[in-house]
Amino acid sequence: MQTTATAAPTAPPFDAAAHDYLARLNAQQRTAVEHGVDPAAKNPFHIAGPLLVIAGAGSGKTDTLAHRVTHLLANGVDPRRILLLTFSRRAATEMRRRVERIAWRALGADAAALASGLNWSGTFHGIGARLLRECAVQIGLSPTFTIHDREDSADLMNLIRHERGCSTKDQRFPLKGTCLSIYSRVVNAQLPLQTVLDTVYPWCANWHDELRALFAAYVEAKQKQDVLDYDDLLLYCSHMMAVPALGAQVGERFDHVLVDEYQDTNALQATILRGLKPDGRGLMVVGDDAQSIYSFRAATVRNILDFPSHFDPPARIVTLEQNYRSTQAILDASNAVISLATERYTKNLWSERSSAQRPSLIHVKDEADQARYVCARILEHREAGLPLKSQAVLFRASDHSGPLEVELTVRNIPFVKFGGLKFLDTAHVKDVLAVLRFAENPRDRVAGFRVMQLLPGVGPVTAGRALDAVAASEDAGAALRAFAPGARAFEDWAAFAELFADLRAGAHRWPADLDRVRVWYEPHLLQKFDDAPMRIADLVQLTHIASSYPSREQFLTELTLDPPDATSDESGVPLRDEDYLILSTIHSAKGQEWNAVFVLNGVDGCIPSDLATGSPDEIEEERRLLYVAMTRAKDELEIVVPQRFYVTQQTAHGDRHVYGSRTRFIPNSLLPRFASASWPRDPGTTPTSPEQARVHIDLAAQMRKMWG
DNA sequence: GCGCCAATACTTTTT
DNA sequence: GTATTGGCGC
Repeated sequence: MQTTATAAPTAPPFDAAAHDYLARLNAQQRTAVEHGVDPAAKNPFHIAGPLLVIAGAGSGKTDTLAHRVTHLLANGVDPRRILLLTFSRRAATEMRRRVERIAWRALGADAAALASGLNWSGTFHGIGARLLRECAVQIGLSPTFTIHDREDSADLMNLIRHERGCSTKDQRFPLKGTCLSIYSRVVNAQLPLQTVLDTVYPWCANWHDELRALFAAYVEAKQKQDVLDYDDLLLYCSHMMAVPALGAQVGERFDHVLVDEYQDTNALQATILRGLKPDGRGLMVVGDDAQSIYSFRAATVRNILDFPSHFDPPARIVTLEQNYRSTQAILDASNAVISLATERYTKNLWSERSSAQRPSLIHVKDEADQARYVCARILEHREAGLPLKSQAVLFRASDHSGPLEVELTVRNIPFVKFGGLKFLDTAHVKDVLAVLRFAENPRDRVAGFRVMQLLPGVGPVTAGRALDAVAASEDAGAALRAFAPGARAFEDWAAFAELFADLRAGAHRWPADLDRVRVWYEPHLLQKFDDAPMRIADLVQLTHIASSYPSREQFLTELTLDPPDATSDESGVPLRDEDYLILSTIHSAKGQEWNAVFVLNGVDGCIPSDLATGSPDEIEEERRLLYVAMTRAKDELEIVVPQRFYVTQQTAHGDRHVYGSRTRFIPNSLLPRFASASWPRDPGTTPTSPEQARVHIDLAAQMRKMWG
């Protein structure tokens, strides 16, 4: 980093050694960090106007944000009055980690106390849930509301879909997942239903009226049941902020609001920010328009582009263009990929880290060879002294890593996978959580519905009747005990009613609740699943997780908002101090960096995904996705291109495969930026290095010369 | 009304 | 390979 050590003009109000952290920054970073903070003025109560930091990949974006937080703390800002927001959980964790590290380095012993005061940091959804819980009474919410994850929301949507007879129309009605996606998009993009249907779901456009009625019923059901879905966490917040008195009440709690990965936010999140800080004072957002990869979630580049003009005077803009992460060769290739985007981005990243080695395009036969190749290279790197943790394998979709996971297991290479199927999405974990959630909030019909149908002899109709009885009664426990199911379920029902009453009465101290549920659930689990032992092990693990939460309510809330990434892999999660390889979807890799990065399936159909080639905008997003993947690499980048890969969309037992062509985002014109090679190396064709490729000799002429 | 079997359509990325 | 739906016997 640049070292332009200009001392503060006047006597610093704190230890001079602490100023070192500013000296590590370059001029632009320093501008952003010091924006509106003037130690000389000795007025920490002065709060600066809005600031937008447009920062390229690897330009120290999150570090700049973390330095600014440190700088604010050093200048006497109360950490409890700082709000740190971002979209994804991974980015939130990273943001917090960096703030702690940088504050520690800069402020030494004070840092621990200051950083632990920074307890308002997290995802928009997580922070939203906290604020709503605190203000619940004021805004007419039940303080014991439970939160539905995506699947629960889809289940509720499905219940209403059936109630309204949507599933028995002459024409096929959109499935529950599609209905929920449409609803979610309307909410998050803040657009009329008709617009969303026309632009994103044209094949559902003729269902407009039915969908509108369905959504109205869905909203009503959620409210009756004291249940919020993910979108509600933002929607309720945004409406709460829109009430001037309430917005001010919340906004006044925070002097500074800093948002990382701002390009991932959507219109709804932007309205929340504006409600919090209507004049933008104290607001700083950081982002990169070239890394916007969440438009499927209604995130929009417009958010970041239009940010300055939302305020009067407009927000100050600082641009960071120096990349500290990657070698120039990797940047050249990444810049070349993004420069082909139809919408041009202004930044051109540069680095002082020169390197002769270009990123590689590795051609392999198929996915099995791809897995073997990556394993071989990873072990080579490790032999050369690069720990597994400094290497990562990135892919477009979670299941693209399947063959690689098998190969890694065979070779005993430990790994941790981010993104994709969650532990909580498994049926048995959901069953147990549903019991707890139903006890926490007996109005939650989705939870109740699920739990009751675990009992043999209880189906949708009986469960529905029991839920009606619960809803009509003041005492849910008594209502369940009094309910008479069919004769077949009689005994099981009594045991269930007793369990429920225990949980309601708080007879057990948390997490003993969970043990009680497990004991009750185990026989049902054995009935329901063939592979019971593994699932029981999962539930034991769930108990371990549960013990780290103070209460049932917090456990349920935080588990839906911040689920653990562990899966029921028999190898188990590697220990903290053990070395392991990172596997990650590209989406989950945002904001991370590794010395060596492998990108799988650099093939048309994977990047861009064949499911995302509908509109030009979608294709542009896929291009940015590849750009994000490439710019994660510090020293070495390899994109693997299987010549042949199996098509996912095919009938069972199909052997259909496609002779994949290299991704369209690396056309021939970009090939000079890459080194190409095949693996396993075919002795017949080895035009590997560019030096070798440039050698052209006419052997035939030499033969003739021998005789001439 | 429940539960099981068979037939069918679908299969991304995250909170 | 898996969620969803429809039919049929109990």
